Amino acid sequence: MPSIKDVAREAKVSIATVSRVYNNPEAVSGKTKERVFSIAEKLGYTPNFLAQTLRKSIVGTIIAIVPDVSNAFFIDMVGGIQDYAESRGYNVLMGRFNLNNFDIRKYVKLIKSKAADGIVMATGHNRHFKPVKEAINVPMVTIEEEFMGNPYIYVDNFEAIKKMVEYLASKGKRKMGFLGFKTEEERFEAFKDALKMYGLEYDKNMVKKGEEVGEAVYISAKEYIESLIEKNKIPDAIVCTSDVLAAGAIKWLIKNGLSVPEDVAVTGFDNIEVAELVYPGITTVEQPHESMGREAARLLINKIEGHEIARKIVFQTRIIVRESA
Amino acid sequence: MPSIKDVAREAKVSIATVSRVYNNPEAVSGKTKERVFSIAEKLGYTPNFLAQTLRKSIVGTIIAIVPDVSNAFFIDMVGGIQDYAESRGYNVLMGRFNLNNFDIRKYVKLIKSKAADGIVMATGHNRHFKPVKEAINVPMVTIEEEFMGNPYIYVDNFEAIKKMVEYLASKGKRKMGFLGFKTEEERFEAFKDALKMYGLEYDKNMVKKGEEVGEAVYISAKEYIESLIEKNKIPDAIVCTSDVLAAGAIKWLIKNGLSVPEDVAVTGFDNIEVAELVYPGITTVEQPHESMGREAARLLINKIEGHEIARKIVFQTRIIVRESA
DNA sequence: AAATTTAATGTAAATGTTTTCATTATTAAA
DNA sequence: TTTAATAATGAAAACATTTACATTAAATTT
Repeated sequence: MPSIKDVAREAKVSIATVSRVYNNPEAVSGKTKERVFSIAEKLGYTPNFLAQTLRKSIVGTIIAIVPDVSNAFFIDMVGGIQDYAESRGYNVLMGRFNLNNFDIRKYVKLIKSKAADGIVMATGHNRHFKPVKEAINVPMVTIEEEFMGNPYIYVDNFEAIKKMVEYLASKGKRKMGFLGFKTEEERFEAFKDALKMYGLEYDKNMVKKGEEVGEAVYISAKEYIESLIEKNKIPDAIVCTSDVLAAGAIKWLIKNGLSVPEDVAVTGFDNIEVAELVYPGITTVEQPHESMGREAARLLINKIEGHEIARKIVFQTRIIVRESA
Repeated sequence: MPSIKDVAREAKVSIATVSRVYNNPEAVSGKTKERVFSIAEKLGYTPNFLAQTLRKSIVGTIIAIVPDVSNAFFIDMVGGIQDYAESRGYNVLMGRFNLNNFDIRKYVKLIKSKAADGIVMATGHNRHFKPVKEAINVPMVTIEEEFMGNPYIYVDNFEAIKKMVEYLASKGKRKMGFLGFKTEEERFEAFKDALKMYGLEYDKNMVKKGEEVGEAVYISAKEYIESLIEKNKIPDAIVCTSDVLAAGAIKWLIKNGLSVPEDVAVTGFDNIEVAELVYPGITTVEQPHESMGREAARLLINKIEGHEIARKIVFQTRIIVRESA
């Protein structure tokens, strides 16, 4: 690989001039510029990223940490992060979160060692991570959870679930069930509050809260539906906290001879491709995943570059009506 | 940020000794080692990645290029790549492919500028990219396509589709349709060959080959089913080249009053979560996406580190039988 | 105790840039 | 023309490491 020295020698100028040709072209005369460019081209010279950034204070790389489960909704989020990062000239390094052995310190180390400038972390709902002293002063933005006082992106879950219950109630549904994960506290509270608000009864038998995101979602929907049938407590509507859960619920309702939405309406959350793909199509809450990713990246990069940034950004959701409810 | 100099000064040793404490600890005496470590800890010192790699020939970063469409199957692949890369101490930089404005040179530049060591590229089927002179000598491994003579990972599509047709024929299906993308030539040829092999008729009316991966898959399945009905050419089985297409086909068959698999059997390809999630569950070809990713990363890293590597690795598939066929 | 071997540490060069400050070449003003 | 101002270039330091080589200290051998 040719270095700046090789180009300088060949073009009979100093390395400073070669550097200027790339970083401050107005400062060098037309003919020198041309000569340097043509020699660089001939030699196949590309400025060395490592040496460049060693001199600067900003690396130009951010880390995006998302769960290792292949949930379509994180892809959109990452897409937004990457899209925006690219527009600001940043690269994105992949980080992975999994419930069993996640250690943020691994990523913090990458920041401290100047392999990257900051972290966007999207790990799911209300995980309540313990603070980590090493992570103090590491530029970080989180999505859907607050962590160590860093800025974060949020979706108004409360409002979303409330609107959904309201919609179901308006369709005459009276006995509603809930299928979600234990960590989705806000959504569950919203569900109970909304029932109260519309004068509907809350039936504990109609609720299932899965332990882990890691567990097979499909199984838990199956178990939930089967337990409802066994207990003969069939709701007339089920509010699910993801489209994947909703799809599973629909599948097992139909398998058990119940019709959707006539016998039981089912609603999802996320509006991922699956919601449109299954039959009946899933009525769901649209989350602007890509925008959330973009916004997180924007906050982070602004922070890295020393600007003042917002403390919290809340996104609104909207209900997408399809056939399942 | 404290540097090696700060640690050296405080520990009353030279920077060489501090460096050795990290890179060649046997060469330094027990008590010096301890002193240096404790001072480093106290100061919060982490060796600077940029300066370190500036001295070495290997950066320790690879680029994974996958399509920007949120297809679950690429997530698994990326998971495999990342998992393996991590086990070898490499970081993974995100690259994105999209049909409209993809330029490999952007990533080649990252290699030439020493921001990364090599590229794993998974872009889909038989894209037949034009060679790019800048990419010569850039360590690269591709998945599901050959590019510029680089090593690549392949799946035996021919065998897979042949087995699927064989399975459908064994179930008494005689009039088979095909739903896939134009670029999936090998699968389509395999389909036609297999029909011939089992003495079945090939009906052009029962085939649809979508133009782009970019177009809405759901729509094309809809149009395909509707065109079949319009032409009154209903196959008794449809071989689809992805689970997403299969799910779409199933949805529109059911919407049009046909039953799956009794009237029309449907098969997919990939075995992503959706295949299990929809009703009826999709009979499909399992592709070992994660292993493919791992293997690609393994080849690439071995290449980067100067080892001899395989020219081509072919993975076998197997059929997963569910309800749709 | 002197000579030899081995262990521990230090010095300085090298990695490839950017940038400040100094110098030289060029153009404009007196 | 000489002087002043400006434009173009170069020298060298700085960024934070690693490592070959040199030196010093400690442990063995004679």
